[in-house]
Amino acid sequence: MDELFSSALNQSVQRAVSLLKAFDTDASELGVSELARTVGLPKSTVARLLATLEHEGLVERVPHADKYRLGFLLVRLAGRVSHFGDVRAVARPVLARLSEQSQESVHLGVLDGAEVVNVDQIAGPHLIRETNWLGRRTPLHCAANGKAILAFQPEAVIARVLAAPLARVTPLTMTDPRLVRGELAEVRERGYAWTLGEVEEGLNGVAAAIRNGAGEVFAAVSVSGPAYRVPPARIPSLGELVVAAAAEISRRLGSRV
Amino acid sequence: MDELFSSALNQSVQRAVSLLKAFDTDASELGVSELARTVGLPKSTVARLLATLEHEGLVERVPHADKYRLGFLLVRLAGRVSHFGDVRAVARPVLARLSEQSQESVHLGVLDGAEVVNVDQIAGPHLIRETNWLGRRTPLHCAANGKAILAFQPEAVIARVLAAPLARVTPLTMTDPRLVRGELAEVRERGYAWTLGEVEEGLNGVAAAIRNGAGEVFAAVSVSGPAYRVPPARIPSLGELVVAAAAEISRRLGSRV
DNA sequence: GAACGCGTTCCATAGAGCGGAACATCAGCC
DNA sequence: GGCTGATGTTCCGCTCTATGGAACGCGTTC
Repeated sequence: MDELFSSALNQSVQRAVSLLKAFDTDASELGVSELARTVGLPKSTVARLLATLEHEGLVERVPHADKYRLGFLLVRLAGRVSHFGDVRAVARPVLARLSEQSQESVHLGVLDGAEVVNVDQIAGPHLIRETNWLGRRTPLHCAANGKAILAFQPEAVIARVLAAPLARVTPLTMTDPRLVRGELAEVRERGYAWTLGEVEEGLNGVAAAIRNGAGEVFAAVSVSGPAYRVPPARIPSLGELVVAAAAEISRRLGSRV
Repeated sequence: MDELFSSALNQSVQRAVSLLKAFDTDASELGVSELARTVGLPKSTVARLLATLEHEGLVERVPHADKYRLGFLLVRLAGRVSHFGDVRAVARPVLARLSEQSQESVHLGVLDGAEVVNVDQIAGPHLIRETNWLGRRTPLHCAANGKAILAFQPEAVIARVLAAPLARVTPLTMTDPRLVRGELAEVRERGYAWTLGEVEEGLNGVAAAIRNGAGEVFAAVSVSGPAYRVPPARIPSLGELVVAAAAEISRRLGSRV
């Protein structure tokens, strides 16, 4: 067990959280037995944990069904996740406009260590259910957001990121640091980054870097969609859109470059 | 204790959730001792629960400080709160535009029983920290959102809501059903509702009803702000904005009225 | 240097949490 | 209508998890 203190972590709380995580699927309503199978616990244990989570507001019963779904306390607490809160608030209207213009999903990613954290997401207008990237971390070397951010980091940062083994997330992911370096140079030249099935097969995207008040690149805004709606031929025009959106967000954050 | 089963609720999980709830303040970064005082538990118990929550991603350590804050798993799971998810996704670009136009906070509320649940919120551009309404429920008879929704409910629903004792949330809250009925008639006439310090002292707001594909009113969009920025004189012009926004959202949801 | 408050760590103990078993209900099939 | 399988609910004996008091090191303030 991963012990942070000499005393173990709290098993009951871990189990309860694993139940919450079990709802992180497209099937957002789950029954007791299904949850028991998913998390590998007896039904009575799951039932008791669900009763507690329901009482506290983290899950709720689906009306007229013997199923549960995530509760509204999560939305409330998520509103208090203050990390990146300011940039999210500032960016949100621009993201909304970008979603309208591009007619695709739009994301805001922020540099966090050697990864990008997706801190906001506006779904496209299409009916096909999309991946929920909120809260997920993606590596810098293959996500459009990540490449847009990495390209404008100090050389020491780029070297450190590329010195580590680069994960092959899909068969199309570049893992040769020299190839990644070459693409980062092209990103700086074009002003935007792109990904073609490198993070998720069949998913393409374009991103541009966002600067803070000191002019440093710390975030990126991106547009993404399935390859049949976002083919390579569409990258340049989407590139212009994301560059304009990123510039607007940067300006609002006080950047003068 | 509120026991749903003969077996009690899980104390450890309740304690862990009470810690999460303790972060639901304007002071979003808290230390072990402060949290121990807030929730009334020994520091060692709090430390161990925090370690578990951190390990699972529900809280995180603030870099270079001995404090904790809410973690990003909350954002991720909140994105999975599917109840009202579709209307949130549809409404969000319109809310963003409305926030730009009004330069105030904007909210999306949905009818849930005899209350309104605030399911989305876009903060205004001002620096003053605003109340986090996300996930909170407000009574129908005094919130702008609530009045906008209630005014267009079937008479049986209105009668049932007004038959119950109306809570006096602030000294300005109307609690006489006849006065509320009169104002609902005026809401139908004007097309928008308003609140003047009835939900929170010094807070004013305007709201308009949203219809679903069947033409039924089930939600509302509102603008709100402190009384000195949203004085009564400004209600009509903000009314026009929210009516237009609500109509746009209704149209996107398939309403033909 | 002393006092104070912080976060961390340890460990003996008690009762909270566990999970197996049994039960009632419901839907589907024959 | 009867049977089967899966569901969610409830109970209770048992054990080991979770608890909290005490001690400690560290940083800050006076």
